[in-house]
Amino acid sequence: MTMTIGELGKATGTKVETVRYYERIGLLPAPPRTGGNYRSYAAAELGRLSFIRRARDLGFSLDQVRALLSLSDDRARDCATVDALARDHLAEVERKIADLQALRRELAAIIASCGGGTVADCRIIEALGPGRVA
Amino acid sequence: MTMTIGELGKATGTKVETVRYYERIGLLPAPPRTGGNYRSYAAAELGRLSFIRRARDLGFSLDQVRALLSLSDDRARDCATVDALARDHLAEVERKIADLQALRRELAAIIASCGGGTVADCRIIEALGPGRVA
DNA sequence: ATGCACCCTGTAGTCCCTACAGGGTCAAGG
DNA sequence: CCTTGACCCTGTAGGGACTACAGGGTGCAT
Repeated sequence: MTMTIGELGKATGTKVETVRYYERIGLLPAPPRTGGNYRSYAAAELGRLSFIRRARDLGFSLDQVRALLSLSDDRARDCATVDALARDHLAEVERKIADLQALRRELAAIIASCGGGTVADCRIIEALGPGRVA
Repeated sequence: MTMTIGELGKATGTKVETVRYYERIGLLPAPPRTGGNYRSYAAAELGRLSFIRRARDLGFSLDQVRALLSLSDDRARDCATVDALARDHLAEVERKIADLQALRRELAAIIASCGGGTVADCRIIEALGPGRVA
């Protein structure tokens, strides 16, 4: 039930160097080592690393990822703190969803108009333009 | 109807240095200069820069942003190319929306359980964990 | 005419990886 | 057994995307 750093990387789409980097900066715990000094990961690290990678892909900084992980790590924290942190992130998540939905609409429109043979009415910039409350 | 780099930055939430950086790497066109050698931006750049910033915030690389902008810039491109590019990006956008919706669900659950006084059932990592088709 | 806020061009630093270099581990095949 | 190849180790250096000065010019308002 344990795996090497290469297996962990493959399972999460992460380069081996990146896994070691996350360990160095304290985002992943240092795993136990084998007799040959190889890192030996348990299944729990797979979930944690997967979360980190996807949150990064969604545009969250490592500091934000750290904060999100702390929601899961720090069971000891008082509820008011957890609640405020979660609310902040929820607002940001909802803003991102709205932006992505606008982008999706414009991409779909481009695909549709291409099917119709015209490229004229491309409003993709307007999808994420300044014309809404930032 | 023109603005300084500082006004453009303020309107789009971009640091002045970042605007100049985008110009240097060719993401923004070099604007005309005033007599005093100040950059003088037209309204169109506001939309373009706003698009860049929001796409970056959604986790797209500058190369991807360049590709998205080309959908709007290159009216000359043939439809098949534009269509393929748009379809690729649409798929990625939809994946991101799904991930963000999963994250939203878990954040909402945390907030709800905090209201109820418990922090015990935090599944935030599972929201973006490996348990789905990547 | 003199601040003061803003602009200019550099260059160097930060954050987040990513790619070697130089070397050790280990299971498989000869 | 011993070698070979795929993997692992610890560095350190490079790249992408900003960000922060330093040193200097512009322009309006007092």
